[in-house]
Amino acid sequence: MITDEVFAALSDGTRRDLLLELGGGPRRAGDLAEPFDISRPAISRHLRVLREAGLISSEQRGREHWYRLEPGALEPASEWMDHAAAIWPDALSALKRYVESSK
Amino acid sequence: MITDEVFAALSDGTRRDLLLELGGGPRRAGDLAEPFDISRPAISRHLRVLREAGLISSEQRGREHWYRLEPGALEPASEWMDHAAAIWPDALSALKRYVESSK
DNA sequence: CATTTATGTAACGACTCTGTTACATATACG
DNA sequence: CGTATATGTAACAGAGTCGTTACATAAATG
Repeated sequence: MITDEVFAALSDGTRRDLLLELGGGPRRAGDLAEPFDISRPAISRHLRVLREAGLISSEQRGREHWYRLEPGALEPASEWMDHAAAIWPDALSALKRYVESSK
Repeated sequence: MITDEVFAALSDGTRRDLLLELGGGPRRAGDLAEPFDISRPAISRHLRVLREAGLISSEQRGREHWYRLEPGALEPASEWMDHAAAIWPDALSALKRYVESSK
């Protein structure tokens, strides 16, 4: 399922940071890799994972590859999270139930 | 990082379904496993992954193990998603930019 | 053209995940 | 008590992940 791959892509901090960086607009592969301590090929692989999850796309301009966030790609996962958050107990309501039950 | 494990836990459809089922309230391990086509030990392993990610907790009552959603556990991931969604381009604004640029 | 620059890919090793079956354990039942 | 029930764990195979270094390719540059 697509959602599987999106969440899997988000499960790595490096990839999440790449996405946030791309939130500032399209970036070149090299510029994306530069701030990280791991090798450039490793970043290239992370970018591929993000691309295969549909979260980003790339376009080659000359010898540079520009990456950008893919519009709407976060939505299925985002909707699942919203749905889950709606059914999820929060600390406050849990506390409330505890107070109620101990009356 | 905790967020890594939460998103990784969410990257499996079976585990997402287990969480939604637990949204209806605490459930026994066996009852949780029953609807799935995979073996019970496999479900037990999924429950362990969810527990280690902090998303659920379990309590033993007699020979039964009851699982429940852990209050607030979804929040860090949920906040990351909200943050990302805020910087994310959607299809409509992308279309708008396209229309603007082609004037 | 020869060389530098910007990237992706291949191959490898060390783990990690997911499902299976077999087994261990503890509690309930008659 | 001896047995059935409810679960977790161990061991294993097959597939995937993540980082590294070495290499391939294509576009710019002087």
